[in-house]
Amino acid sequence: MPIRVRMAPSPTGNLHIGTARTTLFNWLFARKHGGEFILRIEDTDVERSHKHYEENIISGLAWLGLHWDGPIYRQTERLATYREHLEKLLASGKAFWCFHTKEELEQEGQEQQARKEAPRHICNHKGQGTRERGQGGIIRLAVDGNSTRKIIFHDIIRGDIEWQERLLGDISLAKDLDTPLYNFAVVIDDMTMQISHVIRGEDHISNTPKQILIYKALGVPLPQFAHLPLILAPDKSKISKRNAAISIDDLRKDYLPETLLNFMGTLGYSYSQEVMSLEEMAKEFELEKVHKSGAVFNSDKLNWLNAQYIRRLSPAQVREVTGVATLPDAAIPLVVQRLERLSDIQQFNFFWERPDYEPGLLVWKEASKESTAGTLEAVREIVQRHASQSLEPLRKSLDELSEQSGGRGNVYWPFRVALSGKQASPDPVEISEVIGMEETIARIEIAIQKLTS
RNA sequence: GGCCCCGUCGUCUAGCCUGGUUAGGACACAAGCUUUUCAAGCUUGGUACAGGGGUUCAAAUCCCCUCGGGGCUGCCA
Repeated sequence: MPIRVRMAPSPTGNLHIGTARTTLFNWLFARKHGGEFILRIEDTDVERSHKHYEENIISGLAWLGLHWDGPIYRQTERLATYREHLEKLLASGKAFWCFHTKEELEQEGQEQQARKEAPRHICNHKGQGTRERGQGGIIRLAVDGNSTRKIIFHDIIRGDIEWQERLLGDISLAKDLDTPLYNFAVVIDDMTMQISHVIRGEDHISNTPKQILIYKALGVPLPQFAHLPLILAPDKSKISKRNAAISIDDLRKDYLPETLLNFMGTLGYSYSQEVMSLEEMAKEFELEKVHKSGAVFNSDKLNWLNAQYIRRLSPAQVREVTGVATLPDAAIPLVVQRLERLSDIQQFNFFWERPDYEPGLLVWKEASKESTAGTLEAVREIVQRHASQSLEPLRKSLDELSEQSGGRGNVYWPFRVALSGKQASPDPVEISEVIGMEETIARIEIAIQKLTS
């Protein structure tokens, strides 16, 4: 059987890290085995599904470079298929119309809980009703409430998982012939699309036995299952809209796609090296080696990884990803060594614009405004004198001045602040080389003015 | 409450299957070197097998219990 996997997000929210990671693992598995990876939008819930979420998910996945094979499938475009199988199931008596009201269902559930039983609906008039008879109602799969059978399935990551069939109740399939519900639509889709491996989040483990019963009712073979551990929020709870899902949109502002891919790949998996490209991961990837326990999303390592990738960028790429088109080539090595998150580029604004700062920042330790102004005058003269020379003689002269003024801090600190306006920045001599002699002198003069006015 | 899944440094993890390691790595952290600030780099350091019982000459590793965390419990996905 050919390898065919799918990612099936519901467009009820923007793409977040959990969905992206599940997509990555599916992609990796398909690539490793030369199989196909399909993207299917599960939009049967018209109330909660929105086109802009769908677009967000699709564009986010494309940005990450997680490309899918073939067209994008949408469940709302496959209604005829669901209807066909629903009718078949109904005709065979394996499915039936259930006319219990929501209130009745709720009461049943409460009573079961009070009796410390598993809450589920066991319909007491299976097969007795037809659509004409009542208003509303939903279609359910008939499950034996007294069954002593166990449903056992093999999870590639977790091994065998068992469930008591009788605890499942009559599984809801569809609100009506044209409105399928999740478990049913998934099974029909995975079956007709010939999915070989269902690789999804751990939160779907409890749906699996229900889906297995549907497969059996349909009389079709099961795919293989693999349930990935969840990515956890810092408080170890499931990442969701509630605890401010970590959205790819937000992450895009600070991280490179390579970084995110590499990072997500190591959440729940261990590769031979820390820094891995998509292709390198695909080569090593083995579903059996995916971990069982959830992984907390922690941005320390993410930042570090991003720094590794940023350093490999060409000057043109750095300008592109930071959005600073005016960043000079000469500044790139200086910036790249200090940049972890893309949006932090603003800390280096002095490379493309004159800095703004408080005069007091120019004064080093015990020095005074007056002495600092004097030092800067001397620095300006030295800079002017070395107008067309290389860096080393300039540095040497500055060092000599330092000796006279009682330490390098007295010279380099105000010089650096004059050029950068920051308390932390690269070496002033290097900055002056980037911005040029003229600009360097102009900034020194501005600094002197600030000190003397 | 019921069912299911999981449990190695702060975090991501190697090791577990096929018992014998000074329990390894990365990030983060601390200290030192360097030093005009920051970053980078180099050196060094601390921190973990959830707990308790077994089995065994020997247990992170095998078995049981407890505890802890998580997921599901919809006419959502």
